[in-house]
Amino acid sequence: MPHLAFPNTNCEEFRCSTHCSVRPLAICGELSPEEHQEFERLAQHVRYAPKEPLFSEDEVSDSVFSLIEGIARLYKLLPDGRRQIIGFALPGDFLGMAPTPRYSFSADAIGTVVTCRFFKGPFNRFIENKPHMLMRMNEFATRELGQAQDQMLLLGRRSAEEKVAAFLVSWRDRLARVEGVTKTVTLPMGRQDIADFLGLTIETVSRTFTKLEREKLIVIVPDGVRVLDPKRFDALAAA
Amino acid sequence: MPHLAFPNTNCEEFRCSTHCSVRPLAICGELSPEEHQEFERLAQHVRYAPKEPLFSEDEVSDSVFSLIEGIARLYKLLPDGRRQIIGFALPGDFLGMAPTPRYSFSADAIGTVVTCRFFKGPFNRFIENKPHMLMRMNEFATRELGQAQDQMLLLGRRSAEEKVAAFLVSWRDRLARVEGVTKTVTLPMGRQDIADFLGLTIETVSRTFTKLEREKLIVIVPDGVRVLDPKRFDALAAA
DNA sequence: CGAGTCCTTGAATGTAATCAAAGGTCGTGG
DNA sequence: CCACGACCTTTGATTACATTCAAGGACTCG
Repeated sequence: MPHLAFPNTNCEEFRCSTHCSVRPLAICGELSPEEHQEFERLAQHVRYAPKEPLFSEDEVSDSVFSLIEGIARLYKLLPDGRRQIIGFALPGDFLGMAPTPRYSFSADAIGTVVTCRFFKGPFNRFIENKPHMLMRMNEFATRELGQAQDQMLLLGRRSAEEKVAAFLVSWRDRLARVEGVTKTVTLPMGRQDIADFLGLTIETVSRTFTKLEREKLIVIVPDGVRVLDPKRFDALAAA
Repeated sequence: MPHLAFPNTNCEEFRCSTHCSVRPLAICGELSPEEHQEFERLAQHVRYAPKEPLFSEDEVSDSVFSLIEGIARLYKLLPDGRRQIIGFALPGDFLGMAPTPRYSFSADAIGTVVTCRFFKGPFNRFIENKPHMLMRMNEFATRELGQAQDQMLLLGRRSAEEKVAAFLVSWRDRLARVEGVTKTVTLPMGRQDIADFLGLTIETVSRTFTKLEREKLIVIVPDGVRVLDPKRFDALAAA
């Protein structure tokens, strides 16, 4: 038996049908039972340790991924090492589409991550005669594009304080889709990641958190923040 | 006979088949002759005067557009009037897809613009059983997303000088797709548009152009610039 | 308990923004 | 044809916000 990248690939506990609580949110969420069974046979379930890369910019892109568990950071680097995080991927997100034959950005696990991995060849053959699947991919791409455009507005035209507030609000709302609504917003990524997402330095992010706390808008707790005044907070984020 | 938004809608000189030099680049570029004929019957050809809006953010989005002639600016506004241009659309570009039932940004003509306009209902019925068309839309969305991600890197992590240089290089390359390669890069948009695209002020853009000219990298000419030292210039843009 | 990592705070610096004004260009009408 | 006005761009002086440089504090894990 050949060695597999992840030995549990065929283990029952990793089959989407039994395991995948995020399936309704995922790319495969609207497949019929039969289609889904076929789709599953194309999937490799892969687990990544914290900080482990899923793929890297400029690598030949042979696979696409559906994120099942955990959170990934997606980023681009300049030659001198400056980094821009272009997004955080949550369970249900679909990764790896690129306008060229190589990945246009890098992705790595923040905590532990589990993905469904699909090789592009079989994946493309599967979708090419399934209009509803193609339409779902269009929805996903359009939603991501909308997020990217919001982020351009944030990066180009908002102050540090507005950036941090808008980030916390949109992160809280995205988490709500997978975890449900909570008072406390958990932040699995570090300050440096937030800084690289918002186009700031780590010091400015830290100072801004402190400032928002002094202004009684949030309380900083381990691994996150609690929002004290959602009304005033949303207003600052929308500003 | 009912009044039409554009009286020449059915005029021969505006039919895509005879008029559309950019068709190979456009969303409809790979339709068979029969399909294209059907597609054309759904299209309204519309002309816009300089500065005229194609559509506005938050408006109910009933149409999508294929840009045939001219250049459009796409932008988002903050409540206080700060503006971020999220892109410039060229002939062949496809506009108006949104993650919600309303447009997520505004678009208006820079010079004179001509579009193919499609109402969403008929458009969606046309594409829903045409996998190759859906795949083409995916390509378009993926390409746009890639551009948006490049722009995030630019907005978040590049200096004013790098922003301007990178903008000129990518604009030159995009123009080459529709106009062919030239020494002079024409800039149909004004300095304020460039500033709002790069997340700068008009003064900083102006100063940076002047600086690049002093450094003998470009010459500023009416409605554009000439690149003097493409090698050094590309290096600065990539930096 | 100590090493390492991450986060916070302080002081000085620098890049781009803001405020202000002059210079160009274009189109219109005298 | 020139003069005027509107609009856009350039340049200069000052300010402000975020960065950089530096150091101390907190938490985790072996």
